[in-house]
Amino acid sequence: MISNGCRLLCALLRTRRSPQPARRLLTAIALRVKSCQPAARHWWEEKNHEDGVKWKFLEHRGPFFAPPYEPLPDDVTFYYDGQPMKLSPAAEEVATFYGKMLDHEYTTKEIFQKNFFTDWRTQMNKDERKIIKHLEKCDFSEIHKYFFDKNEARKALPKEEKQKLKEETNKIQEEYGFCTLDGHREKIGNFKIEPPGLFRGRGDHPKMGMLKLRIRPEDVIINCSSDAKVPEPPPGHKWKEVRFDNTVTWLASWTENIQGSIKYIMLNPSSKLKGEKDWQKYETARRLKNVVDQIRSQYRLDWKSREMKKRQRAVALYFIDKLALRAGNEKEEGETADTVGCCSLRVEHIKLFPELDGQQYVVEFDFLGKDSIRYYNKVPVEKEVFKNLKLFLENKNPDDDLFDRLNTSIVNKHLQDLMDGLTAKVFRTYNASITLQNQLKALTNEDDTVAAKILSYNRANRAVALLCNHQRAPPKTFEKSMQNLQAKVQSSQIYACSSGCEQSRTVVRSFTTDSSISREMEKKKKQCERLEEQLMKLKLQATDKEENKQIALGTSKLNYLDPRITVAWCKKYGVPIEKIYNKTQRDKFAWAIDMTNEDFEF
DNA sequence: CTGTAGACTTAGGATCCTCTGT
DNA sequence: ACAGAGGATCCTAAGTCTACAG
Repeated sequence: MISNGCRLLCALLRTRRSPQPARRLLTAIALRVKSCQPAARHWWEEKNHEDGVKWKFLEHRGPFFAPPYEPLPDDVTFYYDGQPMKLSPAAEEVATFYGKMLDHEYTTKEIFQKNFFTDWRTQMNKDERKIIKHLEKCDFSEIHKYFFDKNEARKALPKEEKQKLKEETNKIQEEYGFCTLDGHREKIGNFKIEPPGLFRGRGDHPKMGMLKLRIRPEDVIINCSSDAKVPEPPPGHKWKEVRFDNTVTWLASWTENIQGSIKYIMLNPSSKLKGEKDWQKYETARRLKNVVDQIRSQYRLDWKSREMKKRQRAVALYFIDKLALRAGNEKEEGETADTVGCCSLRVEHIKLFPELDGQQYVVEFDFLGKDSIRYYNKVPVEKEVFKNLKLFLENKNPDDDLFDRLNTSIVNKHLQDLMDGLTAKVFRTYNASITLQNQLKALTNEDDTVAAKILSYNRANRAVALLCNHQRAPPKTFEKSMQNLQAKVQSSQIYACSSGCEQSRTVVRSFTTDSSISREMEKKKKQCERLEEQLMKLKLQATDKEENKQIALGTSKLNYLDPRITVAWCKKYGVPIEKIYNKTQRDKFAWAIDMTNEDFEF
């Protein structure tokens, strides 16, 4: 109890809150000392559980299952080799998975086709298997058209009908989308079981097109507290297992059939459980800030170590730090797309240039990282690093490991020794956040308009996204919408200009009536200013858009940037938080929005 | 040490929804 | 009122990292 109060008091001192919430906090402390109740308004004012325990009470409705398969109407026909053919329900369902995707690039890929066909055949009955031997002879076009039309029809539904459907989903969300965890009603992140379909791996995935099986209650493990009401399985079904494990955060799990990995139902990022973890992540990154200089000098020394393993570790660490590379766990060959991170880099992924474009010791990186996103970068490095890399490359084949004495667990063990809780990914968090803070300092202009400040923020955000290599496919409509925007800028420019002429003409014309001159002048001047401002805004928008073409800002905003930096910046420069964070983001970062004042330093 | 299961975070694309300009 | 652009949200794949068995 006492430590609980102490913690609150510390929080109070730490955050230097305004008097009003301070009083509230003090009241909370007094209340708690008196009643021994966890009376906090917010989870971030609550006491933590003992080590390893994630909750004391957990109750929920269980997952929401995908609707059962609805057979095709009789007038939708599948043809094999030109002949109409009525498929058994199981085979038909899988055929619809493919038919729906006909206009997707996936279905043009050989691996996708091959995997699909193999798995489809497992769902056919004997007779179907005897007939259907070649995918090229299958005609799914009527199936495709059926689902396309159905989709169009849904879109064209009258408003009231759409409203009705919306209410249905809301009802499901209300019933299945929330749970009770330690007295809080918490939103669940993914309460719907993934429906069956064809596996869509990213990049060159060897398993793309394989059949993702339907999950039944008999496949699902339920997790809740023993004193909670255990969720009812759907009528006529049983759960695989019900367990009461409060050392984990998931509510339900099942094993997926493509990779054999476990999938979980977990809470939404706005929840206490996720929020606390997120907060803790940024606190770890801030601790790294205190020791990062020391760590950097250490790995610089290690570049000259007599031990090869140590040298490799030091160079890898340098990449992880400087370039924000991911750790790079080893992957099972042939099970996933061929992608790498730092420790799994191969000889073929880097090129050394003693001199390039007037710079010395340049390393060219070219590899596919997470989600098969290409990392391409030319980086001038220290001479020692360059020499080491040359050494690591000696007598190796292109597909040999660059760091042959290294893996992620060696790197992370070492990091753990340097700082409690330090792992490779903390460097990404740290470097992302510190970059945002520094960029905001450098780019923000006190007297700028709010719009210009937002542009500065986005630029700072962009610097981080660039560092972390967060990319997106340029929107299909990018060129066109860019042209539209440019056109708008042009016309607005002309308008503003002509309106300026208008202004002087008006002045001349109304020269006779003295009093009206100044009034008209004022009016026109105001109008002109408004137009100028509008034009500025458009130009800013255009710049922002162009610079954002291939860069995704959302990922870093959501996962790497300490929200307290953003909140402090917003407060300091009078930018409404809604201009930077949308509703989802504000929910996720509620703790930071509540506790941060403008003096916060990462 | 090595391999694997498990739990959790991070990620881009798909889809839905809302706002804007016509 | 309507289309369509772009942002918000959903979806689930693909990583990281730890624990544990052998």
